[in-house]
Amino acid sequence: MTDSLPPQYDPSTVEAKLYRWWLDRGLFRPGPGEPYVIMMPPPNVTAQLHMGHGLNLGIQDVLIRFERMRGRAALWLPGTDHAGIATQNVVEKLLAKEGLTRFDLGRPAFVERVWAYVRETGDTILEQIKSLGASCDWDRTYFTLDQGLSDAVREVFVRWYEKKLIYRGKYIINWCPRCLTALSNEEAEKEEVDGKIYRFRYPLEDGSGTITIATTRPETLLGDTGVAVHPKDKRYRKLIGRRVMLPLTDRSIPVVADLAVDREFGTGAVKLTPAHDPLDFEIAARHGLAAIDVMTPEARMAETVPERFQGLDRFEARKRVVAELEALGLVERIDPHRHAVGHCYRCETVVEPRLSDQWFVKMAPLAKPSLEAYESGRLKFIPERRGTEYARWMENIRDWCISRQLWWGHRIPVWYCEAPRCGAVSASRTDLTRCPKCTGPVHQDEDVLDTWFSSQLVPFSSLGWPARAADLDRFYPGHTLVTAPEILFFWVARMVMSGLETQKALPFTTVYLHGTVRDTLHRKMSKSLGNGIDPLDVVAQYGADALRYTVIGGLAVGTDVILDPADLESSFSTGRNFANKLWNMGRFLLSNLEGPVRPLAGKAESAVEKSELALVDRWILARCETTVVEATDAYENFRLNDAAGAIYRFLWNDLADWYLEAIKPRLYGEQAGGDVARAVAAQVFDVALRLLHPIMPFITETLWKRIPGRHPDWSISVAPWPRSDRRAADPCALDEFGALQELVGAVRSIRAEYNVQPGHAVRVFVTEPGEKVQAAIRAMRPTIERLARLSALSLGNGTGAEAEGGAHAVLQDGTAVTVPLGDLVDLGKECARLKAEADRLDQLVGGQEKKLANEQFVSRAPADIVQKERDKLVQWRDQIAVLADKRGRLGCTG
RNA sequence: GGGCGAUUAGCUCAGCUGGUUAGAGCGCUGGUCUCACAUACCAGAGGUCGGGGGUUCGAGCCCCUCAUCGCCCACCA
Repeated sequence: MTDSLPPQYDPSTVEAKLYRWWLDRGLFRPGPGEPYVIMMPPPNVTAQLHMGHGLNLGIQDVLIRFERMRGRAALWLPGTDHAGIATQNVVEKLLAKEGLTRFDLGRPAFVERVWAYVRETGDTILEQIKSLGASCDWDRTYFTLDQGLSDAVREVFVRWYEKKLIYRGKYIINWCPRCLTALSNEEAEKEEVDGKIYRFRYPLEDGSGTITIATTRPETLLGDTGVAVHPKDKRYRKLIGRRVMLPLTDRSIPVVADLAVDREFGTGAVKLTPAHDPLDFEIAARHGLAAIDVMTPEARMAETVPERFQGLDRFEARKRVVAELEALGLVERIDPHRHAVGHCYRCETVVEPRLSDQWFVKMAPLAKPSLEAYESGRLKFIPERRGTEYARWMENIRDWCISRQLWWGHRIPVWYCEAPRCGAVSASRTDLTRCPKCTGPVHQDEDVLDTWFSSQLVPFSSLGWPARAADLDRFYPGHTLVTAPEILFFWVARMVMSGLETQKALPFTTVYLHGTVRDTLHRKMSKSLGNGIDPLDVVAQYGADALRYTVIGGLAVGTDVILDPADLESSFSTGRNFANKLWNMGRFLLSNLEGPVRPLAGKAESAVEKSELALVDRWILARCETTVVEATDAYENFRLNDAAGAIYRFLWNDLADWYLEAIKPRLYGEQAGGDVARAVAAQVFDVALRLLHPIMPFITETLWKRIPGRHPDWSISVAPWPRSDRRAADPCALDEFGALQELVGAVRSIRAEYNVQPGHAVRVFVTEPGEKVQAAIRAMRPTIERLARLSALSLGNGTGAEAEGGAHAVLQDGTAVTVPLGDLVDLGKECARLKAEADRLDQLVGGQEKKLANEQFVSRAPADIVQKERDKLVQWRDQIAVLADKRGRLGCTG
């Protein structure tokens, strides 16, 4: 068996093949049973896999595999998002290389071009996801532009339109002058920038003076249609109702009074540009002031401004306006000013607030039940604090601008009647060719819907809704949603709203928001910064298991994952080494498990009797039980790093370092009980592999399949989850074996201290052993001798040979350990070592005596705590006494 | 401008409701190619738990405050 397994694990020879095998066996399709559903956040169809995906997908796969093994009908549903702006941008960039724009192609040809691109590259991200081992049900893969999902979009749009939840109107929206489309509030990301605040004087029309306004965007001056002041502002009261000349133009504009003006800010006088500022728009509306749009869609100055400004970029125009005002002596002051400015979340261009006709979803009615779901506890967030963010957003919700001036996406299903007398506006589930009211000719709205309008529906649209579908009945509502906090509002909140509105049920009950993958400077990994780590490189170099172990194991709930792109080795070697360790544990065990292995429990004749178990067997079984309980609890509560840690420690520090080493003589027939050891080892290894499988699916499957007695068709991915067995919990075994470990450790330390040759066996005298040490020696003497490399272990009486020059250690319970090393021992050094140890204990004792002498402590602290502290004091004094005795015998001075 | 989180070993992080001598991985030092594994084994060094104050018999953990970093929200032009 060993011959067929090389000493180093090579994931590349295993993972792809194994993944294929899982798929062929249909193991990722939900079986019978109680459903457990996770909707994968659909990656953009043009996306390339990055570490953020790695983290996100890793977590989901752990959860879905865990529940699958627990017998749930686990469905992890994958798909891709058509990603309106992002995809259109990608294809437009490709066109630009050919010197073309989308307008050169025209809409139908451009859309066809995007489809061609998507058909060609759309599967890339899905294939990349597979290389991570993601156990999705690929048979159900969707794309948000699929017919069924498009039907869902229209169904929801028309329903909401009919319910008056969707409306069209002229409002100030966020406009990206590069993407040439409106953006929602969420898509316009506020960023603090260092700008300037300018104070300009506007002369009164009658020449009797000036009024000074403050602005951060001088170029919008050209679109001013008024100046507003607070009605109670004494400085300006007498100016209300009068008119000022708008500099650089020949227009005069009124001074109005409005409560929305903040007297404290700036000069207390606001210039009103209703077409380019939401507040100005509101104020202007109240006072019947016109709005003048002074910019083109590209944010160049439009024909509505004086000719010399026309065509200038807005920032050029800003300089020009300031310069001209300066020349006119109308600039009072320019001060630095830090403020938040909206940026396009796709291209980071500074967003221009702009007045235009757009479609909106009325959010308040949808938000109400969504907030209620959270407040009643039906919807939970992990970590909890994310819930308050969600609630605050719901409470302050604003209407959602859903129209986008793009060509790629779901076209708004609204048709306008062209008959002059009718002019009906009709929303329809099916394409219209004539007006339903007057049968006149119609044309469809030019805009498409925000991508998130369709992705908010995937929890049910991907299951077949609005058609009647068995999947929908079975898998809606789902359970856990795992995503990055960035899209809490974009996506998560809206899924909740649309789910509650259309399905009358929450799409999921728990939202797990994980952290962000960052570099060592805590910067988000991104292409533009060049600080990314390509997960595919990691998979190729270290294996998917290593990648998964790294991101899962280094991840406390809700915290960021910091990785160093310049040093993959330090990040991923732990996972790779762990896989390799497992591989070699497997090689060792499997080569020793040939032939029948006795069952550990059950009615079979050959079943191992409890009385046959050695101390070390009972110990590893107890540790295994502890690990089952810890890991299961951790998985259940999303503490995946705790699960990973508990399993790692069990496998490496307990099973490999101690148990396997301890049973070697039994396996080799040098000691009795080999068949029991094999039975125990097989059992705990099996259990641990199953516990680890959600995190490291490939290596665990590879090894698990090789355990003798497995049917070749069995897969660990659907093996039953290990059950806790209280009978295996054996505190006595844990204590006694713990004493054994301490004893062995003490001898090893002495050996290292004195540079004893590793091959050289030493004698050891143990005097005044504590109960546990005695029990351990009684039960496991040959094992101790082996692990500590002893030629003999004698229970001495504290006199005679063992008292002569040797190296000494004192265990916690006062057991004295003496290793006679003859000439090797440097007496001075030994005395110093013992003294240092005694001094350390003296300090502890000092503190402890003080603590126990404190009346307050003794009377107020719980009795069991006090007793524990007393025990400690006794123990330490004991150790000190033994140390003193040793030092006396060695003739130490000082 | 509001709200929230973080600050523990050189690095990345654990440390659950306050009560063992504060832990892990990597890195570092010393020793080993011991018949599963040098991607390993054994031993070890390294921390006044960001500063200050407080509550308590007892604080890494609770409270206040300061500092630094980060996140979310926000129509003060």
